[in-house]
Amino acid sequence: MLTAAEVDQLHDDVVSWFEENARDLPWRRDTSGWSVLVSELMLQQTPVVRVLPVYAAWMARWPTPADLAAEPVGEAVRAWGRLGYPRRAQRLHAAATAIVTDHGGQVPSDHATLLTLPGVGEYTAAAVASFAFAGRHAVMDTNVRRVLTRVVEGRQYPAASITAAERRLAHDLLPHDDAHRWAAATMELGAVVCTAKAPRCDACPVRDLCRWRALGYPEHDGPARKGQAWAGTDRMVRGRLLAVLRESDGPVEKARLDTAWDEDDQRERCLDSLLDDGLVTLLDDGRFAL
DNA sequence: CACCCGTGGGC
DNA sequence: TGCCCAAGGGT
Repeated sequence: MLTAAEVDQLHDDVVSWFEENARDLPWRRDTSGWSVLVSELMLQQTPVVRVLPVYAAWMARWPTPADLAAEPVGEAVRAWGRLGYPRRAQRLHAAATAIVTDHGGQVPSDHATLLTLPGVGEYTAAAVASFAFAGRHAVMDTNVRRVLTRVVEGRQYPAASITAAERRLAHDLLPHDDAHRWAAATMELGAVVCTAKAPRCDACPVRDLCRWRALGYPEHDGPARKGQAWAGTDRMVRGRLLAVLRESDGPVEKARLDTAWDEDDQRERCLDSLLDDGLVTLLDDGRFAL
């Protein structure tokens, strides 16, 4: 465990490094609740570079939650483009609607209230409360979890899911002042220096405090972490079906969707699931639309 | 808690 | 070339 002095050193080193090295990202310029909420939903499991252009177009078209809520959810799914996990677009639209109907059109600043919004879980609520409203929360995304696991615990990777011990550690490490800067700084450190695969320890501001480094970089032991199956999965087929609808200007015939995948059973099952999820709509004339 | 949900780039 | 990974959430 780190001493109090080492914790202070950790805070100072990481925050100072961040102030010198922070990337200039649009959601760090516009830190309104809506800007941060949109960016956080888009960044869930999607890299920054792919989010940038979609975020810019999105904010230009829908500068407020009310602007988005006024349009059909299908427009949100279409504008989501190829970011992946299109249910996030659906949830963002639902969140905008809830913000308008239940919160006077203003993104809530309170963590517990943020948690009630569709698509907003523990991490995103903490991130919005911190980055848009300077709140004090343990912000635990994949980057922060990896940084703390390495620096403090001396292991290469965190557990598959967040543990109680991890929450306690993150909370114990929260600075009393400007915790939101610590949150942003640790995320940035994990994103650009303490990366999963090839960490740039030579550029790390806390290499001298890092327990993982002191131990000689022991590799992850225990069962291999589960990979995400992809080829031939329903996710891939759903993605192909949605791509057809996205690339079309308007509704499409069933025959068009049938070209997306040649196994009838799986294709029909996936189309049904997309209809169930509300990501695809069946029109009265038998055609399909977003 | 395990599993499912898209997409594309890097090595 | 496959495999890993990316500012997670919902069930």
